[in-house]
Amino acid sequence: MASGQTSHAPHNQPGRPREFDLDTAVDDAIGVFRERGYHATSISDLGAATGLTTGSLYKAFGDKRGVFLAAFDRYVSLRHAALRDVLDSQPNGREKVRAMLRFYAEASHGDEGCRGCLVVSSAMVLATLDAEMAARVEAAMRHAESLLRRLIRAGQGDGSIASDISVSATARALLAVLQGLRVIGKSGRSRRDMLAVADRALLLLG
Amino acid sequence: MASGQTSHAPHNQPGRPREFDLDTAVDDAIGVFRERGYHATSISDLGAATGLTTGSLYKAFGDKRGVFLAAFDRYVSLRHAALRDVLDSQPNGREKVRAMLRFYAEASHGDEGCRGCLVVSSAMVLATLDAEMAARVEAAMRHAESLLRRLIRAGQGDGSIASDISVSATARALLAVLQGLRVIGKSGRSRRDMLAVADRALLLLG
DNA sequence: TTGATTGTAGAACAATTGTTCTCTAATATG
DNA sequence: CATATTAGAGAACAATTGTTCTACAATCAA
Repeated sequence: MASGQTSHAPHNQPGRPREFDLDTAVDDAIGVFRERGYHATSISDLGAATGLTTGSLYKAFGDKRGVFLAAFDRYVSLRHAALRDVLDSQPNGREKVRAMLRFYAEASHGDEGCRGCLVVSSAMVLATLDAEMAARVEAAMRHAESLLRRLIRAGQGDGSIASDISVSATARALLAVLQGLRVIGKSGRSRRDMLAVADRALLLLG
Repeated sequence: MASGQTSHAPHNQPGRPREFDLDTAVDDAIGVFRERGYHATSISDLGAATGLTTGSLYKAFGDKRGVFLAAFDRYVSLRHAALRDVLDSQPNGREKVRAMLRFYAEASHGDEGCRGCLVVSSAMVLATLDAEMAARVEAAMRHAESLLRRLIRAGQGDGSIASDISVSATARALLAVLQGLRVIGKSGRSRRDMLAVADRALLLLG
């Protein structure tokens, strides 16, 4: 196998130890699912991308849907963690909103933009077919929306955002912009154009 | 067959006349493709939805991809025609933009919103896999974007939109909102909320 | 060592996929 | 009428799908 030799250190767990790193495998799966979507991705695609055999995949994830759910969850948590890092370094509410818009714009241009967003594509093709997936998509969206509400309120608190605007309507409008960026970013937009859209969207703050 | 008796009027064309209406069949196909997406829709799904047999489908459309392309094209042209009707009755550029936003908001709530948009879902899952589909998606997006630019310029001409704003950046930001509406509309939003987003998005005009 | 347990490899499997083929029916033209 | 041409119904087909199964390997605990 590509991963090289097996670790011979004790594991304190019964049975043969896993030869591959789970997170790495899930990262590979994220790549295929982003490019091909759920239904166009076959088990052999996943095997080719991860370097694992059918048997290992099924032992580790149960079935194809299990691989996807693991990929989806990891994708969402990685993106949220990266976003949090970006937001933490911003001075006030308005700048946090700007940074969030730019964070999405950065992910929505060029090759990375073409690879697409697992949340948006799942929303479009899995929400109707799989109740559990629909719930996860909705949770991810709700998370982003409530984060936006918090940022807006913070901005109203620190004076960087007008206090007479509707928090919920503004947050929803910003959420639409964010998801829209991922959609139009699928057709190879330039970084400059997407960042311009992000900055323009700040007008929604007041 | 469900379509009833065959028309016995002369057709001035050789061969047995088609027993079903092409546009009706394509409309049915649009319904399945919107709900299930391209890859999760099988020929039998299409047969069930249209009431046609495999043979008839292949005679009429060549293959599954042909059915989808016909559905996509008809979906786009129907939507554009409906949009044009709405825009024509608006007095000025700003109101036309508002009407366009509301047109998308109306399509993005409740059951209709859950059924989704063929352009957006194609953008997310087919753009990477099928060059011709990618081209059609891009054409549809460009069309909407250039329409927005024209509406903005019209508004600047009739005084309803400030003349010092960047037409292209504003049009792109509005396009992002429109596509974003279709994404978040997949998780059952209320009509009121979506219309509020549409109105809020008018802030992008300056 | 022995046994239990878990992972790996890949063959095997049933079901479904998209597509083609065959046969028959319906029309236009001569 | 006969012939050409197209449509309809559905059986047939090869390929692929997701999944399971079997044999073997590697670890822990005793």
